[in-house]
Amino acid sequence: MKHAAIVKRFEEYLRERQLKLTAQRRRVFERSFATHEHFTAETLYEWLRDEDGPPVSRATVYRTLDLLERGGFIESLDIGRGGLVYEHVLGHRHHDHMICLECGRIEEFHDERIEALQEEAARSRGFEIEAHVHRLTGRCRACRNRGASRGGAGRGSKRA
Amino acid sequence: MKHAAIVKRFEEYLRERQLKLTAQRRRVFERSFATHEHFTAETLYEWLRDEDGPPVSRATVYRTLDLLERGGFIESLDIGRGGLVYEHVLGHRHHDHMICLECGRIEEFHDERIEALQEEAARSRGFEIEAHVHRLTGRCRACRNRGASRGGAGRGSKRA
DNA sequence: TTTATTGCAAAGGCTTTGCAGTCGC
DNA sequence: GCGACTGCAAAGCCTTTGCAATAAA
Repeated sequence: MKHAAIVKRFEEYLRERQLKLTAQRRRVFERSFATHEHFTAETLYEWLRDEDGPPVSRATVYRTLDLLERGGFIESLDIGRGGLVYEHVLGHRHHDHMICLECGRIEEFHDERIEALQEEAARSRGFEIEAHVHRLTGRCRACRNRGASRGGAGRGSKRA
Repeated sequence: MKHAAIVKRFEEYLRERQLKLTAQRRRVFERSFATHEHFTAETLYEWLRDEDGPPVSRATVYRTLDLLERGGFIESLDIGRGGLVYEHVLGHRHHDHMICLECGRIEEFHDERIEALQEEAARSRGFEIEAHVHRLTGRCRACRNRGASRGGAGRGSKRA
């Protein structure tokens, strides 16, 4: 999906529910789509603070991220123990994540067969899936190579 | 594994690292194994407060839960958005979870094929899995039958 | 006795919220 | 002009921590 189309969708989304398109919302929206990394609310706040444009308070960042998530423009990923990161979603295919505990890197993966099996597991129990999280935590290739040992410059999530 | 054996293991665990077996630790330990439900730190604290025995402060509950997790006696499950629940683990097989957003019920499931595929996905990327979370959120059979509609007495997790 | 442990209350990290001023529509 | 939005600072929620008293070993 082209960026222009996504923007249009966002504007419609707001209009439909009589929400206003403020400079702040525009900045949060644009910045979220300008990165392909995963980011936290705090990080996004800092980006906006340090780049040019109308100021955006932390409160507004949180409120807008929430809005964007409800609207299906971005998705939040629970990094474990109260850590949330976001990623924009339009134009992406569904995927799951592998998180390196040493360097914090997040890799995406997707396996149709796993999706099918999980669907089957749910169906057999009469469970209706609304969403799912499939998250592997451990060490990425780079970190395993770098220090075949332990320790590291890790961001130090406690465990998994 | 019989309870007596688990207790023994706990005592050994403490002894090995010169930790002390206090009445508080014993209570937290015993209470954790006395339930087959998933519980939060707060819930466990309340159970201990309301049942007979030496008082256990919230701080000690947290500290001991942490200790038990490190020791591999219990496991924590991230319910999403900063919610942690625990379950004892000895004598259990690994399993994943389906969480009903309406009634809060947590069902366990396990599929060896999914485990194998996830292992394969990791291996192909050079990723070493230390732990994983596979959590489906949605509506359980009972809730779907009860109110074919929406709404409900849900504990109201925001979304998934 | 020695060292780990407890409880308390304060501090933390992150997110949400009440309110009054402001701005899109 | 009206109703939604923003920023601020305070409040919340859950968890951790420093410290002095306490209790295992």
